[in-house]
Amino acid sequence: MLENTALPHEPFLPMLRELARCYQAFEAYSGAHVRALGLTPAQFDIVATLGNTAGMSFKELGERTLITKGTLTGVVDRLETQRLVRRSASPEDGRSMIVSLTPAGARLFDRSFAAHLTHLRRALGELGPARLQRIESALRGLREAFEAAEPLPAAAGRRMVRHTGGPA
Amino acid sequence: MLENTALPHEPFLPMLRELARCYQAFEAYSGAHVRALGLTPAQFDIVATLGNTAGMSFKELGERTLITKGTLTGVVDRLETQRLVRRSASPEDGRSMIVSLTPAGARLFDRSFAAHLTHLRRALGELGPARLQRIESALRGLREAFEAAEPLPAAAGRRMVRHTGGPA
DNA sequence: GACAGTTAGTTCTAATTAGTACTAATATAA
DNA sequence: TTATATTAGTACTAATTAGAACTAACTGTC
Repeated sequence: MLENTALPHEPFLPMLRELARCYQAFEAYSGAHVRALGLTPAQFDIVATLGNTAGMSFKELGERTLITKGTLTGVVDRLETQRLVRRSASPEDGRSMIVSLTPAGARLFDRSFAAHLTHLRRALGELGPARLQRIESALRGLREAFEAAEPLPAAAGRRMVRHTGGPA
Repeated sequence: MLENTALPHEPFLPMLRELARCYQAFEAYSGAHVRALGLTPAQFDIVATLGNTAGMSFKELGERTLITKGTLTGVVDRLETQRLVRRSASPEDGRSMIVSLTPAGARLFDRSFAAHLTHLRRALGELGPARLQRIESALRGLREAFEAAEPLPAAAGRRMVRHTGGPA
């Protein structure tokens, strides 16, 4: 009603709102396609990240997909139930588990990853390299502002977010 | 290992990864402060959106906070249990409920919203208006690319994401 | 008024999320 | 060697998320 005219009109608030809306639009667009493939966004991220690799530890998988280790256990559990990935002991570190695609998982990767890129290209294909660079730079600068300000000692090991993994 | 040199190196993939990392960094930075106030990010969003208003319907609240109606029911339930918000029937529409802050909720808003802006300012205060505008424009263009590509009939009513609400 | 279609909110499920605590294994240092 | 600290992964909780099904109430047209 009052539209809060007495409040401080911080110049960054509209930008933050746009960040949230943009991320949501990406999630909705990407997630709809991924779900149509029969996977959740987090599961797709794992499959895409393991594709064309010999497997990797939970730690590395978590770092690449930005999924925290606690969540990762559950996501890998469900993929393992579907026989798309498998766990094996690391020969180097007794604490570490190697997660890798099964043949069925590799087939799913082959089928779905290229299809997902095509889907993304349908939305982003018109954006030229310079435009993409500008967006990426803007985002990196913003992220660095948050990371530089982070004064919290408990800030380590925080992760989340999805399907930007993928090999490469 | 192979770093997937044979895969299509889509130029937009690094940008999408940066989008995810940036959003995560914002969530981590903002969320840590919000949780220290005793609220979850979604709950804070509701309180911030209701602050300095006479209340609003679930529908409007969902549109402003980007929280879907199904989630909203639960979030409002928890805030109601804490006596921070209350539900009342809409005099205009028998289907509609008005959610508004209780006096305790309004006090919490007064205490926490300004503090949260200060927290955000610590990270973003150095970014000038032109810089903020560039970031916002980049994000808006990207969002519009996703929205324009959305060919899905079931795409209506999709929401999520957090604490960019706030009055104003 | 009746009837069909739409809208607002709730309920339910499966999955993800952050966070914490925990076990086991490794690394470091005394 | 022993003690301490760190690291990898799991287990658990509370909360959020999308999505679908559901009820109740509204809107339109006839």
